Amino acid sequence: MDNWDEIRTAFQVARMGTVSGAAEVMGVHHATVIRHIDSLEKRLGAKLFQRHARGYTPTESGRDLLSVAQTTEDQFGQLASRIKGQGETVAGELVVTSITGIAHLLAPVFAAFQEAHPAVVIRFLTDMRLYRLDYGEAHVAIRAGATPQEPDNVALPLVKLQMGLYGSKAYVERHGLPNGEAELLLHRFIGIDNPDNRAPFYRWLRERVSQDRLTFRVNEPAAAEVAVKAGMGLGFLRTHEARLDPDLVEVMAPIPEWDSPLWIVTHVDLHRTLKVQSFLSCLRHAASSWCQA
Amino acid sequence: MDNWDEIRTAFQVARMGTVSGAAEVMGVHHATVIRHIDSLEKRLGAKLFQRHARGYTPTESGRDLLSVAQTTEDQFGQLASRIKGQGETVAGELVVTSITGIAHLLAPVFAAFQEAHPAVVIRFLTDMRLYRLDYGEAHVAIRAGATPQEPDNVALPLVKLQMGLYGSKAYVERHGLPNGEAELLLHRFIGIDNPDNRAPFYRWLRERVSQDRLTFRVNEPAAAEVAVKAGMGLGFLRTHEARLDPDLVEVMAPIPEWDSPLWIVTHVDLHRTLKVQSFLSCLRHAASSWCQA
DNA sequence: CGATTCATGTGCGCAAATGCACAGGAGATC
DNA sequence: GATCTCCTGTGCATTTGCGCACATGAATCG
Repeated sequence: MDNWDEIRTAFQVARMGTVSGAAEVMGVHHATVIRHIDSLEKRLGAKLFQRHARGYTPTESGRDLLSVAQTTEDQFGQLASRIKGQGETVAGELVVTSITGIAHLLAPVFAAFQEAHPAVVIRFLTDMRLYRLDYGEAHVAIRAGATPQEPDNVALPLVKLQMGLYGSKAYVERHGLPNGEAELLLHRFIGIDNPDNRAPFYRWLRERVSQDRLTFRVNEPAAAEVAVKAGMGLGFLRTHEARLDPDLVEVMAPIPEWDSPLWIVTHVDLHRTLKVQSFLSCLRHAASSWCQA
Repeated sequence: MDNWDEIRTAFQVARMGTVSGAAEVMGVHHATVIRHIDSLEKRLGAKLFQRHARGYTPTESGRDLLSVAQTTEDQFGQLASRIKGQGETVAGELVVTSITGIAHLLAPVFAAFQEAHPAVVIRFLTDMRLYRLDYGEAHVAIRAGATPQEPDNVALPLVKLQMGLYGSKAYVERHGLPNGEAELLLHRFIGIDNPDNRAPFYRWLRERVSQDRLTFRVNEPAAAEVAVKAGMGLGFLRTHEARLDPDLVEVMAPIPEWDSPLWIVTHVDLHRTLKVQSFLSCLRHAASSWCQA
């Protein structure tokens, strides 16, 4: 049963009782209506209407079609309302992905957003692989590093996370603190096992010490943090958290060059929706406190 | 929400996941599918799909549409099955209208038909006014008199009801029996209050006696029967029933000229259907016994 | 890394669907 | 009963929508 438009035409005729009335309601010429009915009846092999000079009277089949199409029209109407209103309301799913390790930063954002919009179900996904926005896998992605430049995505700077170089107390007692950049060579460093890593502080480090000073390399930022605290060497951590740990020593005063930018990335189609916009404003509002702390 | 075909197209895309797949299923070019989706999204003001190189992934709205349209497709499919099969099966309503006074003849026909086809609901309507087949008021009409010649209706001769001229015993004892046509003038007659009545026996009567001999005129055949039995005069009754009444006297031997033809009339569209045909065969089979009796 | 396959997307020519005008018929109304 | 109105139905001109061909981009496979 293809050609749903002809069913709709027949539905209007059954409801109005006349071809002309249906044509007026649908905003088409009555000849079109007649042709639709004829075509549909021919395809079904049964008469849907009794034709007479006063109009079209639905047969038993026509009344059957009337009731079925009536519910269809209702359902389509409700569907259209939902879809049209969907951009206006904040409800349904909100899928957010981010790099690992900032869940504790986002948690209060999610809490505040969900309290403001109880109808929202939040799915927070962190994974090593990048979720693809253009496959509809997420509404919002939070990414680190250089400006994302994929087409069809809009990227907004979220915040620059201040990074600092830290070591554990035990390590500092054993090796001392570097006095100036020259003494950096005397130390051991903990880093990400990827020479292409574009994080600005690693680039800064690569320009000053040779690769063989990176004596502990991991592919998981959380592992690096553990290694620093275990006294295996110096490593870059977010000042925001590291300063809360009394066992960590700030080796150097953080410099702006180390700041690690975070980006909000959304697909262009979803970016305009109120749901995404509401979340973004929540997010950016919360992010302003991340720098001060 | 007009243009149901575009919804159907979007439905197929959501189900297939690709424009090409949907186009193949629907037997149209994939460009057509793209145009439908674009048009629908523009009208709804919301994206239904995330476009990417591997196909179209439905958004939240798209998934909503998918589920709604899925049920629609099911319902339309079932509707089509019902309508297509409707001509093949004998079920649903059967509306029969007839002249008044032959319900007792039709009752056994209805009983037999309903036993043979339990799924049928019979509506039997008798009224002074003629039900109009071309307005879909009935499937089958049983009418008396001259050949119906309305266009779009098919008329079949059903049977000729034998009519006889009767009086009550009391009347006959008072006025005697007419000996030959000349003596008819001496009698009182009961007839229908309509000089245009085309029943052959009335025409026969009008040719032989003047109007003022019709001393009791009714507009309801049942009333005429009562009047005859009450001895108010001579009247034409169906021999089939009158002969069962011991109080009635057959004034003259029935002549073929009096025979009142009954016609089966159906609308041309409904005439072909199995339901109507089944009933007609039942009816004509039963009618063969009406003459003999 | 190149070839291949499969997908979307767009300009162009054409056929099918639509709109238009008019004829015809049946109720409705006065 | 004459007129008026409304509705159906059909032939013709028009336009919308469709199919086709080709370009393009991404993912897969050897």
